[in-house]
This record gives sequence, structure tokens and C-alpha cells, in this order.
Amino acid sequence: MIDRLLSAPLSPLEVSPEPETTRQRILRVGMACFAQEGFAGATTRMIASAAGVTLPVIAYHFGNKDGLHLACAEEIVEQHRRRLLPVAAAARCAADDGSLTADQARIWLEKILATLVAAITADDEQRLATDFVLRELSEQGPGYHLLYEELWKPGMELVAELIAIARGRSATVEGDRVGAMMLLASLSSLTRDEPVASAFLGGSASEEPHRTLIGECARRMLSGLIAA
Amino acid sequence: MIDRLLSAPLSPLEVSPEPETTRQRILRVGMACFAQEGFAGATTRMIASAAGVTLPVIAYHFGNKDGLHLACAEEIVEQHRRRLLPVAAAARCAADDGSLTADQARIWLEKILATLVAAITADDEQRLATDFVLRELSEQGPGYHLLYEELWKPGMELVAELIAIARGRSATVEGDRVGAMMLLASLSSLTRDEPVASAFLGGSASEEPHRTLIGECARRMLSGLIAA
DNA sequence: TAAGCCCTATATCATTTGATAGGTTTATTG
DNA sequence: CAATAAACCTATCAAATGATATAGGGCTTA
Repeated sequence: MIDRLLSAPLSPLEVSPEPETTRQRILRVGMACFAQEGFAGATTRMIASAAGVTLPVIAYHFGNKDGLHLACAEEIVEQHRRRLLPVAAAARCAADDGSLTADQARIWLEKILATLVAAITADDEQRLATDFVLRELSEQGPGYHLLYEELWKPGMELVAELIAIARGRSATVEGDRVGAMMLLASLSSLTRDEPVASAFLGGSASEEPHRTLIGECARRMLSGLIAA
Repeated sequence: MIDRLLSAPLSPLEVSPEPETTRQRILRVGMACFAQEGFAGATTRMIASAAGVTLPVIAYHFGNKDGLHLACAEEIVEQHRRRLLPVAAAARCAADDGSLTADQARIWLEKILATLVAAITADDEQRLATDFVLRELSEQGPGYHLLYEELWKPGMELVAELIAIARGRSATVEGDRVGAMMLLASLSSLTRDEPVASAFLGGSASEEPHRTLIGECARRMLSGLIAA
């Protein structure tokens, strides 16, 4: 996996003229290692070796292991912002407006779910970023607060609000927050426990037909969650 | 957390006449450490210290760190078997019988969900066992195969079968398996990401009113999942 | 060309961690 | 009582790990 990332340093989208800098390479490899091994499990030597540099280079660019981890978290917040913010911002705008009907809220929720399904069944780099976030939320390493405050919490609060509106309430109650957590959690385990999912489903969750089935199940569960 | 376990070595159920053996104590503390810190994060010294013994005692009873971890997994398989097997076996018996109606299957699923909600909102010891399992499924340490084959896989296959019957099919299709995974995953994150859940919900998921709300959301999502 | 800075490598340190060698105590047994 | 084995401890080792002191190369700039 890490080898594959090394040999494909650039996403097909960015036709970057200048080659990837050492700092960017360490960041990318570090994200992969932390996502796969966890903060304690990923060693600085492992990351340095996979990035094709020596140990002090990491210290030079990021101070220490904590700094690298934090930098990975910051990078991911930026990445996910670019990807998810468009739909999230539009939905929040509509929700704050107060003019959202229950049906419209439901459509927004389905759109968000589709975006998240796409995120966890996307290319390796994006999936590793997602894994990094999910692992960090349970490990609480150096990047925890950043990811929780900047990514997880606002996203979850938006979903909870939309659920409330979809269920005909104007304000969120405790149950909406529980529902939001559980709904999105149903998706997260598919990437967090990818080996388990692959073994049980007989193939990667990011490939068809699983990709389609996951979206379908998510919509069904959402439907039940907001049913009257 | 570990301190609390140390000071409360016996579950209120078992009025054991003989005190806990050293081996049992190490096993219990080890489960807690592995559940909280992961296999790499939990050090043998940490476990030995928390159990009130020295390092070689672990080696004496379990060979090495891997052996202790595996023994924890075996202990947990036994524990969960005692707790979950009654309902699981009855459900499987009914499912294999072939005479299960869709409504009956749905009732079985609700019963299983209620059992799992109880498991993740139960006392510390049982929750730590659950955390151990969930962490191991994503980390794939020494105890992975045992937990996957003996606990996770059979349970998930049962749920998938029941979902298929509840949806009016006689055999499970890929979508039922995806649905089973996602349905149970919605519960797992509440204990795996307990700090996140507590921060977001403003209180432990194992306390009211969250306990009730979790069960309610689970039933709603199940309802949507098996809806025609 | 010389000075200075950015970036990277070699070599090394102190700590942590898993493991073990050898001795001590306690209980059991012939 | 002597002998044996089980259970545990002290002391220590070797490997792994995060970190760093020091030096070298390449580039710009004066």
C-alpha cells in the first residue's frame, strides 16, 4: 500500500509542473503510515524509509513525531475541506436560513451521505486520509483536537440539524445527535475495518457491487431514522 | 479506569469464595490495557504494574506479550459466548429451521440489537471486552483470527440471514451482508470512539438518556433497512 | 569567488521495551 | 524431613525507537 503510494506520487487531478517536494512526500507517506499503524505503531524510521529520506529530515521539517502527526492532521483538514465543504456549506446555509422543509432536508442528507460514500470508496490517497481521521478519533493522538473541532464536530452537528428538520422539528434534540452519530458510524467501519469488510463481503468495499450497495443501505437507514 | 478495575476485582454476580488468581488478574488488567491502548500502545510493564506483579510473571503465565493478548481474546470469546450465545443460538435455530416468517425475523433482529445495546452500555468490564474486540478487528493483532472467526463472523452471518428473511428472501444476498455490517457498525463506534461520543453527546453513551435513544435509533435504522 | 542559507546525511545518544537468566519462597509429596 | 515443582522476584540484556550533534553539498547573492 505504502509502496503503491510511493510510486504514484501525484493525484491525476493535479498536473503539477514542479515535482513533489520532500516535505510533501513525507507528509503523504506519514499519513499512510499513521492511518495503517496508528500513532504508536508507526515509527519515524518506517516513515523516513518509505519516504526515501533519513531520520533527521523529518525533524528538520516537522520538529518531531508529534509535529509530523499534527501536520498530517492539518493537511487532511485542508483536503477534506476542499472536498466536503462545498456541499456542507450549502447545506448549512440552507439549514440556517430556516426555510428548509422536511423533504429538502432529507434530500440534503442523502446528498451528504452520497458524498461520504464516495469519500470512503475513493482512491487510495483519499481513503487513507479518511482512515487517518477515524483512527485518530479513537486514539486521541496529537492531531485529535484539530480533527474533532474542525472536521468531525461541525459535520456531525450539521447532520443532526438536518435530521431534526427532516423529522419536523425546528431545533435538534439529543436523539438527533445520537442518530447522526450512528448513521455516519455505519459508514466509517467499512474503511476502518477494511480487512474485516473485505473478508466478510468477499472483496474490497470500494469496488462494485459493494459501492452501490453501501449507498443503498445508507439511504435505507437514513429513511428509517427520519421516518415519522 | 484501570485503577477502578483493580479495586473492583470481582463482578457483583460471582460471589467467588476463592480470591482472584494472579493469572486472572493479569488477564483482566491486560484486557483493559489492550482495549484502551491497543496492542502496540500497551506495554508489558504497564500491564504488570497495574496487575501488581513483575515482568517475568507475565512470561511465566502466558509465554510472551503475544500469548497474553491471545489469552485475552480467548477469555473474551468465552465471556461473550456465555452472554450472547443464548439469544444467538435460539435465533440461528429458528433461522435454520426455515419456518421463520418475515415478522418473526424482524423480532429476532430487534432482540439481538437490544442485546448488543445492552452490551455496549453495560458495566466497565463488559465494555472493555467489547472495546478489545473492536480494536482488534481494526488492528489485526495476535487475537484477530480467533475473534473474527469465533465471534464476529458467525454473529454477522446470523444477522445477515435474519435480514434476508425479514426482507422476504430465503437466501442472503450481498446487500444483506452489507446491511448487517452497517447496522452493527452504527453501534460499535459509540464505544470505540467513546471520548468522541461523550464530548458530542455531553455525557457517556452508557448512561440515560443516551442508552434509550441508542436503542431507539438502532430500531429505526433496522426498520428502514428491512423496509419493502 | 566567497559568504550564507536551505536541505540532507552520518554517526551517535538516552530511553523504552520485550525478553530472560538465575535465585528465593511456598506448598506439595514421597 | 528431604525433594520437587510451582509461583514469583531482582537484575540484566539486546533490540528498537525518538531525538540530536555535527558536517557536507548545492544554491543564491553580493
